[in-house]
Amino acid sequence: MSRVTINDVASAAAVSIKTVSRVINREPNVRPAVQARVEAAIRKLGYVPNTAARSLAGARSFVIGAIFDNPNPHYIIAVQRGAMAACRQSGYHLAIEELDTAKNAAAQMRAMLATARLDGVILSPPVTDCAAVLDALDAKNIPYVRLMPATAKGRSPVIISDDAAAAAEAARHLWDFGHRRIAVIAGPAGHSASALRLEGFRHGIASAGGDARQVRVVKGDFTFRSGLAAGLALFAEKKHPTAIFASNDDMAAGVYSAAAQSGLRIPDDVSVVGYDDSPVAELVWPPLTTVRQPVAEMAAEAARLLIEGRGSDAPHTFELPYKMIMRGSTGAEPCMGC
Amino acid sequence: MSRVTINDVASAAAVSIKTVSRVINREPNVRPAVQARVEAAIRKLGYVPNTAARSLAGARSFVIGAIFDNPNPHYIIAVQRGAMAACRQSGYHLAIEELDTAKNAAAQMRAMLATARLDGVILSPPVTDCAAVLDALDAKNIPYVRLMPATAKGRSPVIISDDAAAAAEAARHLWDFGHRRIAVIAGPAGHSASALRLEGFRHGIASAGGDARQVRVVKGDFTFRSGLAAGLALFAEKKHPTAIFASNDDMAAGVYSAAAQSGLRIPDDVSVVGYDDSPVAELVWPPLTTVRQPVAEMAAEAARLLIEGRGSDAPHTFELPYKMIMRGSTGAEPCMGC
DNA sequence: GAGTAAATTGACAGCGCTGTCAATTCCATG
DNA sequence: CATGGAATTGACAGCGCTGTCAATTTACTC
Repeated sequence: MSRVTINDVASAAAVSIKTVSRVINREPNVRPAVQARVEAAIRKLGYVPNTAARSLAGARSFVIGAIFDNPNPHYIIAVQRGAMAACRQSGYHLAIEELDTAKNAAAQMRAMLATARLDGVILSPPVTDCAAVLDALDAKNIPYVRLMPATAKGRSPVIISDDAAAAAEAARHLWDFGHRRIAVIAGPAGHSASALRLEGFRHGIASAGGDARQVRVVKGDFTFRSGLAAGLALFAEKKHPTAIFASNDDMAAGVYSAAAQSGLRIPDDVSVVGYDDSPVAELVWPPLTTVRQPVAEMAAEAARLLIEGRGSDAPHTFELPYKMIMRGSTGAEPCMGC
Repeated sequence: MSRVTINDVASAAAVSIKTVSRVINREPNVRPAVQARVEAAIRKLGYVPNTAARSLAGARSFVIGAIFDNPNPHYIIAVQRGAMAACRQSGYHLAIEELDTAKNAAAQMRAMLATARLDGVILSPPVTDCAAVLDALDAKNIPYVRLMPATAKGRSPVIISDDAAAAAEAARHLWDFGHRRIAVIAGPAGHSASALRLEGFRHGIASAGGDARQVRVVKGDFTFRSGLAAGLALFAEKKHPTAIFASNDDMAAGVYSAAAQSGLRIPDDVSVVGYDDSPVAELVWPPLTTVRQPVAEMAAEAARLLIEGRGSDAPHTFELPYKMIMRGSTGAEPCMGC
């Protein structure tokens, strides 16, 4: 495999191995000319540093961890993709770890940390708000970045996307189409996104000139089935809503099913907006208008912070832009003009 | 972190570090008494070998790779879970790599292999049948195990589950419920599982005493939408099928939608069987009767083979049992007895 | 009990790289 | 041109572990 070592590069460039090391690690105090010579040798020989040797000799492990306790494969994969892309660029590796927040998360973290030496850790919801996990990390002095935390935001660098603003935009989108009888299918109380999206939506209605109190709210739990049930209940009313904002795509898919069963067409009779831009959004017909949270990009940013940030411990907040994805499930209010 | 080194263990057990090394690596020629002494010291000190040092000194990297080119997050996660569990037990790590089979897979593999030193690789469909990838691996002499390959099965150890037998069982299940007008929604031609499941199903009907040629086959492509379309087409016929076998759960979910739109109840009017036991199977109502391919277990077995198998290169086939999951979407043929 | 083969154990040299610290070179001044 | 301090560079000692090979102990044989 990697037959070429730092020694080969050093002799090819006529410098000491330490200088090659400096170039590899972007350390200061290398003259541009020398640096160029070394880089040329590296390229010519196809040299790739040996990670094992680097981490044995140095303090870094070149591995960052991503801890999950999320049942949503789509979300996990997105985080992995993003984090992995960032890692790959810097020669790092991503270690995936699963945690069950329900049972003694602290012990699980400790066990994990005892085995794997991690240069940093990415935490996604709901672990991102698990104090025991943060404590364990702090105890071992391992840097971490959290994705979409709801609590203790000052405790670490944090990556967010503005769910509330996105929901508000969804509200205005529906409002502008003329919808006035609007319902929200909220997420479970435990999930911080639920409140953010609901409040954001209400705020959007209000800022568009409507009355947020008029917005009908039905509870769901982020599952297809709860969306179906909510939809069925809503459509059973004589003056059913003409637009529904489901707090996630799975529930929106449930609404599709409810609409079909109730003889309602989307978007002719009802408009539907989801959230997450999960795969189901493109599988249903018509394709679902939804909001995309840049999960992969957020994870990539987190990884970058961990990889580069060694030292700049200043807790900081990074916000990445959400994006409304307009597809075919929203349209003008049916009686517009009647 | 791991302050305890092999030296500490060696002096605690009053042996040389080499003997400790032997115990750690389960090498032969250590007297039971000595081994026990060393193990006690290891436990007492909480010693965890330093992976970087091990791989620098030895030939192993303690990393096995899993290569994906599969759009299905649920499947990927299952493979990861299984492989990771097996890795963890042996102190290995799992490196996840994505590949785009469409564009120069060989080059991608080579790039990947240049960077990461892998002790073995797990290949899942469709990469499992990509000759260029296998060639690249062979060239680097890296052992690999393939999951559910359709071709060149003798080329490496192989892990399979009998899709055809499972589909046959699904057929008999439906047959035994009295169904005689049965349809299959097949998968895309390119996917080897498609043929296996279709042929298996036909065989099951034949072996139950039916006529396989009577089975109506509609083409799908494993997406929800194609299942919906197929279902709609099927239900539009005057004598529509009373039972449908969808080659995967996403298409089965599409059938649910089609049934709702056609005013048909499941399982009263139509029985539906899916395949994969994906999350959607439990999200829909009634829960979907389906077949579970033990993906995680298969991946775990593959990882184990790679971790232990160093040397036993004898290509071998390991078959793991599928399982039919009976849920609420299947029932007696509606006119049974009319 | 000597003699020999086999089993067990340890000494030692690195694996490829980084941290430390000393040596060398460079540069601006005086 | 000498001088001092900063910028560059390199020599060297490991990081913690495994492979090699020689030394030691044990197990058997006659």
